[in-house]
Amino acid sequence: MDLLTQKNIRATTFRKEVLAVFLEHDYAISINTIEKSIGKHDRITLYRTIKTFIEKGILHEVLIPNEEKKLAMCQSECSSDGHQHDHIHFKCEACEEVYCKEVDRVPQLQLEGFKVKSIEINASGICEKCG
Amino acid sequence: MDLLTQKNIRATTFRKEVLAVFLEHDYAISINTIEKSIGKHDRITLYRTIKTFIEKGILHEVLIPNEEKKLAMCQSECSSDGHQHDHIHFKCEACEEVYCKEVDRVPQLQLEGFKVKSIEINASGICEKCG
DNA sequence: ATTTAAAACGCAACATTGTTGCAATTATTT
DNA sequence: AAATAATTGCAACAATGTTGCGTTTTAAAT
Repeated sequence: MDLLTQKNIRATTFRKEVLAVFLEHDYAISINTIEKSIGKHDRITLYRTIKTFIEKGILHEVLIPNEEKKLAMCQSECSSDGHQHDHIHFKCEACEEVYCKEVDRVPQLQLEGFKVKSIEINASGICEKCG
Repeated sequence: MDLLTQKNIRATTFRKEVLAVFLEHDYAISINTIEKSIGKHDRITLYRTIKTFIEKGILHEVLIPNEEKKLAMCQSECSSDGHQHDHIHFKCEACEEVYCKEVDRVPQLQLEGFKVKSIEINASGICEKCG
């Protein structure tokens, strides 16, 4: 049973094609990159596909200040009920790619007077391949 | 000596007006909010002003997945040479505002094989005012 | 296997967000 | 006060994202 059926959405040709692009990359990619990777395509359908994928917990947005919006695949724990990530985003200053890195324990945070429920981390530096 | 002169840019009427909007808020605001706050204005000039402010270390972008881009003021340590933030972004699920919160110590991160140089944190939960 | 109903697609048209070039204006320097 | 350099405002455009609607595809039901 493939990921799409598993997430309760129809496994159409187009969706499988888009998903394949993500599976080919181990880092976050932009909508532009997707558009270049799939052949003939409809921009509107792509936007709708991405929106659906985000809602269903297949993709998540990766936002780094002053950069183009990127997308990456979620872990299996994400669903329409919500995203649940035990990973951080790591931008390599050398190859410029943004990787999702699973971590054993996401650092916790204490804020006087604030009730912290979730935490999202974007780090940068030099990645494994470039280091 | 005002902030603009301090950062080596001309203290024009327009820039002072934009800066005033940020000083009125203790949370991150969208370009839309700025546009509504300043009276007569030119969209293009506003975009250029924001770009300059970011370059000069006066503002920084605050990006939360699936949300409108927001901007907030930097601490004094930021300059054209780079941004240096000892704070995190906190989105309140109740009032929906995003606050920049200074922290004593930004949590550190170990990543096998990766050289972590900087780290940026977006947390969410309930803020002081709503808690 | 065929029918049927729901979901997804593709097109057109549009809304929003952000950029570039250039002439006119404003702020600083001499 | 004049000269110089930075900033502004306009027009035009580029990029990004959305909505409505008729057609096609998918999955389920006969």
